[in-house]
Amino acid sequence: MPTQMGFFSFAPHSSFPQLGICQQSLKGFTIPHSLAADAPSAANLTETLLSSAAAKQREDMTANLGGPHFFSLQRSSANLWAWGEVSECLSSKRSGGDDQYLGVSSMKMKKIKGRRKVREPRFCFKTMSDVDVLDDGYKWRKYGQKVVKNTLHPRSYYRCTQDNCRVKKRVERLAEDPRMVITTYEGRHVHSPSHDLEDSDAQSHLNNFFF
DNA sequence: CGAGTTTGACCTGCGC
DNA sequence: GCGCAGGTCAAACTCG
Repeated sequence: MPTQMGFFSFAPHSSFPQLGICQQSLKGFTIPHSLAADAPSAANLTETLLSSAAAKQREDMTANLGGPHFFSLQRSSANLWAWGEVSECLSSKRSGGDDQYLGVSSMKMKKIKGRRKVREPRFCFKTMSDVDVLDDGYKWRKYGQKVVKNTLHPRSYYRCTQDNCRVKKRVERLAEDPRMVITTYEGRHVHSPSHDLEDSDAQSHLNNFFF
């Protein structure tokens, strides 16, 4: 059975105004189980986030809550990047590097001397679930798995199967609590989710969410 | 047979 | 410069 509750954390990135809310308000709020369910619909994804953010804000107003797991996420390697290095991503020059990346194979790319790695915006969230890979509406292909130091569970690497879409995600289980799954998204989808064609409204929501 | 997964090797960035 | 750790590749393999 999946979770009762999850945790969501946004990297401070300028694209978030697409959601109409500031990322600070989203930091650390709890999300209901619907987001982390086996097959969360695209439609309720953003809706859930927004309502949960509001609920979190209300919660913070009335009580000084915030479980230890909030901080544990911020210590994770994925999140360290998200909170500590996004500014670097934002300030990096995007000209040149992208063209190199798109035009050649990754192996050839490695041989381009002095290239600068262009880091995509990332965000991560933590959910309590038995399944590692939550259905977010996109189709992913696993391209690697790695045992990370000081963790009992391997980290899995996935890439969006869509052509020209460079979005990646990492999935790992929390060392302190194996029931918790940390999913880190990197990049921006250039297409719509694969299985929500019947719901165009949901599509637009998700496009905003997975910027 | 094509698509997806596994897994060892390789590459790169970073700290010392 | 060296070693470590994270990230990626790609051949081999599995599965439908």
